[in-house]
Formats: sequence, structure tokens, C-alpha cells
Amino acid sequence: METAPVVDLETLRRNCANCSLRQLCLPAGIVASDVERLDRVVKRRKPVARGEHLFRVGSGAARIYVAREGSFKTVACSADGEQQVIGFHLPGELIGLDALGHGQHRCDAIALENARVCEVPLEELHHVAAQVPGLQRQLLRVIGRSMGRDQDHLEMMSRRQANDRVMLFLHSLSQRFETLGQDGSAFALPMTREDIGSYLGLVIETVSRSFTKLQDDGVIAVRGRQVRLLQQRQIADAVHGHALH
Amino acid sequence: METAPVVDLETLRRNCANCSLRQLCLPAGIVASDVERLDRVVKRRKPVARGEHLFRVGSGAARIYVAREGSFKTVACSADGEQQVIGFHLPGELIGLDALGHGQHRCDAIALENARVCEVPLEELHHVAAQVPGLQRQLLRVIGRSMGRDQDHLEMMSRRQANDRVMLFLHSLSQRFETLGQDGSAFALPMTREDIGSYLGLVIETVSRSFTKLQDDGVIAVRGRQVRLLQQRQIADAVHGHALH
DNA sequence: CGGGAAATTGAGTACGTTCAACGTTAGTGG
DNA sequence: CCACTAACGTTGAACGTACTCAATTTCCCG
Repeated sequence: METAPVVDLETLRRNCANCSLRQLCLPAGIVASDVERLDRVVKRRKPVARGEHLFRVGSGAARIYVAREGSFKTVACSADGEQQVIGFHLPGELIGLDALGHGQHRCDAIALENARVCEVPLEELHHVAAQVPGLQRQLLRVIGRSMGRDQDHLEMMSRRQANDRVMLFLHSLSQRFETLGQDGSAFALPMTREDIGSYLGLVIETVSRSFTKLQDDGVIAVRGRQVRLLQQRQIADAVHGHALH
Repeated sequence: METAPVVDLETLRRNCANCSLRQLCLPAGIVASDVERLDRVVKRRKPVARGEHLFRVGSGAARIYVAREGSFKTVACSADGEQQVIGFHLPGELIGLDALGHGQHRCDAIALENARVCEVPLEELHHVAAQVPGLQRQLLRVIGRSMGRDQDHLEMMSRRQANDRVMLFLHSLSQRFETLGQDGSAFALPMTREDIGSYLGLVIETVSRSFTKLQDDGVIAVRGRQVRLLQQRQIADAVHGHALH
């Protein structure tokens, strides 16, 4: 138990109105009084440790989550136990939308680092959204952005050359870090090479070789999980299909 | 121009309450009086001819569409003009969600056959959804199903073997036809081999060879676009990862 | 019936996978 | 604080599958 003043500070620091992700999250574009109503249905969950599951395949979809600190991966499991990483979720990005369709999660969500999430009960969100017109729109916008990232993923998978896939991947991450107000040209990968390989449909060795190749070509600098994009122009060109050969 | 009685029949046949797709579409689970309110904002569009665009990259996202008769493909265009089929849309399935995120369509939508769509202005849908709680939920369910199909697509792309991709593709189509109340074990592909190849990340020759191989193995029977699934068990096994070797 | 697109088939090549060995990093306990 | 260990990552050589290029056949629509 804590004394009253401390609780207040904690509350203040933690609610939507004061969240650094506010612009990216559900409250964006909603007037202060309505943010308060939204805030009341958002549960702050205790931290999720690295490697811990946020939810699992088959569990009900009573809530959606927003990564608040730390990033997550979602992993689809075939019946035979083969796994595939289908998404990475940086702070401000929604997790758990996969269950909207049939009420059951189709994938596992696992924390890539020690993380923290906001938890939004769907039923209560519906109630608030019905009363706050802007929230409904914003919910669809956020869902739409999530679908856009899925489409980006698909575009990566459709590239024939492993190098192109990796460049697209780095470009996508770069943009998302910049959206978070961080440096998009130098960042730490929160995931392993194995995760990247699974996400891109490549084996780990190929990912490793691609990183090495891109470094040799002077396009990026890699050291472990630390990455710097040296020739953003070249990467952007590859993204737009003007291949380098 | 038509005489009054004919118009009435047309109207009756065309509105949501009498649509054969009702169970799959936005009205599902909404009481009759509310269906009427939804119905009032749904515009029936004049038929879309085979090969015609429903919308194009960059156009605003004022509306979403539901395929009513005939199917569609959505095609993403890289800046260099390279195209990739990112989705097929059978009757009852939503088209145009790709613009929810940023208000602009990221792909072209093209009719694969002479088709007909329902057109739903987003702004008006928001209004009705705010008043009809069930509609909001149903909209999210339909969106969720659409995301589920995207995830299925991704799972196809992640398969290493071309045969597996094609089998997953046929399985997915089969299920969707059955949802429509049609025969899931024998159907006509609405799209070309080229479309299939683009969708699966394979060249057209590989798609052709896979069809031939699957036919030689007795798994399917193909003749042009007419397909029959002979060993659904084997296909289901492949889908679940128990490869055939 | 003719023309053009769609689909099939064949041979050679390129790229990523597989299998295997080695290096490196980070987290743990003595 | 350092040694130890296991997970993570890199590099190399041989192989296999899908791609490329090219020729031919089938199908569909006017």
C-alpha cells in the first residue's frame, strides 16, 4: 500500500491524457473530457517479462492490448507445432486484433523485452465508442494502420531476393521508430535473427548473410542487434522497386 | 425507365433485408428495424464490368464496398509499376478496408468477372453504427475476418514449397465457397494463373507445374479454371503442416 | 474460323536452403 | 569479478527448387 500523494502521482503519470504515446493511440483526436471516459476503461497491466506470453492461441478475445513500453511479437502456430512470426509490435501499436473475426486468438503474443501494456476490455470499449464518435473513427484508423503493416509484411514476403526483404524490413522498422520520435537511422533490433528469419520467410543463415552483404556494400552498419542505416537513399530505392542488382 | 411495380420488385430484391449474403455481411445479428436504418445508407452501385476498377491507389476512402455478385482482386502497385495481387474478394467480403489507416487506398480493386457491389459511405456508416450497437460489433467482426484472410495469405507465402502454397490456396478458396453455400470441392477459379502466381509469390510457370503435379498425384482434377478437390484429406493435412514428402 | 491471350511444357541457371563447424554475446553462479 | 555455459550469430560447401528464357498448345471471344 502507498500513501495518497504517491498514488496520485502514479495515476497521473500512467493515464491516457499523460501518455507519451497519446498521439499514436486510441485517444488521438479526442477532446479531453472524452479521453477521461476512455481512460476509465483502460486497465494498466503489470509488466510483462521478456519471453512471457500476453495471450495464447485459442484464448478468448475479451480485450485488446496496446504496447506501452517494450515490443512484442505475434506467432502463429500450425497444428504440427511449426511456428511463424507474423508481426512485431512496437510501443503504441495494437496487439490482439487477430481475434476480432471469430472471438479466438489465432496466435501467441510474446514480449521481446521486459514490457508494459495497456489492456482494453472490448465490451467496455464498445460502450465508450458508441458515446464518443471520435473514438470509433480513431479505433478504425488504428486498426487500419495495423492492417497496413500487415500489408507491408506481405510486400516483404513477395520480394524474391533475400536482400530486398531485409532492406524492406529495416526500412519499415526505421519508419516506425521515427513515428515514435526515435532515431530512424540507428536503432537496436528488439528481436533475434531467428525471429527476423521467421518473419521474412528466410532461414537464419540467409538473414545473417544478408546483413553481412548489406554491410559490405556500405548500405548499413551492423553489430549484433545494433543497426545503422548508412544509405537511406539506396534502401528507399529498393523499397520502391528500383533494384540495385 | 421501368414501370412502378418492376421498380418495387427490384428494390425489394436489392435491399439488405432480402440479400442472400445477409448472414455474412454487415446486417448479421442486427434486428430488423436496425437493418432498415443500415439499408438506407447502403448505395447499390451499377454493375462493374470484368476488368474494370472499383477504386485506384491514392483515391480517397470515403466508402467501403461489399462484393455482392462476382469476385474482385486487389492489387498493390510498387512505385516502379510492379504489381502484386494482395487479395481476392468473394461475394460477402469487404473491399476497401486498406484505406482505413491513412484515408487513401493503397491498392487497386479490379473486378475479375462482371460483378455488382454494395457501396457504404464511411461517414454515414459511422453515424448509424453509433446508434446501432450491434452494427459496431458486426463491423469489427467483418473487419476481423478480413484480417484473418490476410493472415491466411501470409501463411501461404511462408510455405517454402510451391505445392504447399497452391494447396493452401485451394483449401482457402474451398472454405470460402462453402461459406457461401456453394460446393467447396468443385468450383471455377475466378482468376488467371497469373493472378494466382502473383498472389502466391510464384511465377506463372510454377503455378502451372504445381497444378499438373497435384493432378498427377491424384489430389485434384484441373481443367483450365475448373477445379475439383479429390483428396480433401491430403490437402487438409498439408494445410496443417503434415507435409506429404 | 481466326487471332490473341492464357496455359503448358522443357532445359539451364541462380539463389536460398541444408548440413556442419566455428565465433560471439550475454546471463549465471561460484 | 571472472569463469562458465547456453543461446545467439556467422561463415563455408554442396544441393535442390523455383526462376528464367523459349517454344508450343489450348482456350476463348469476336
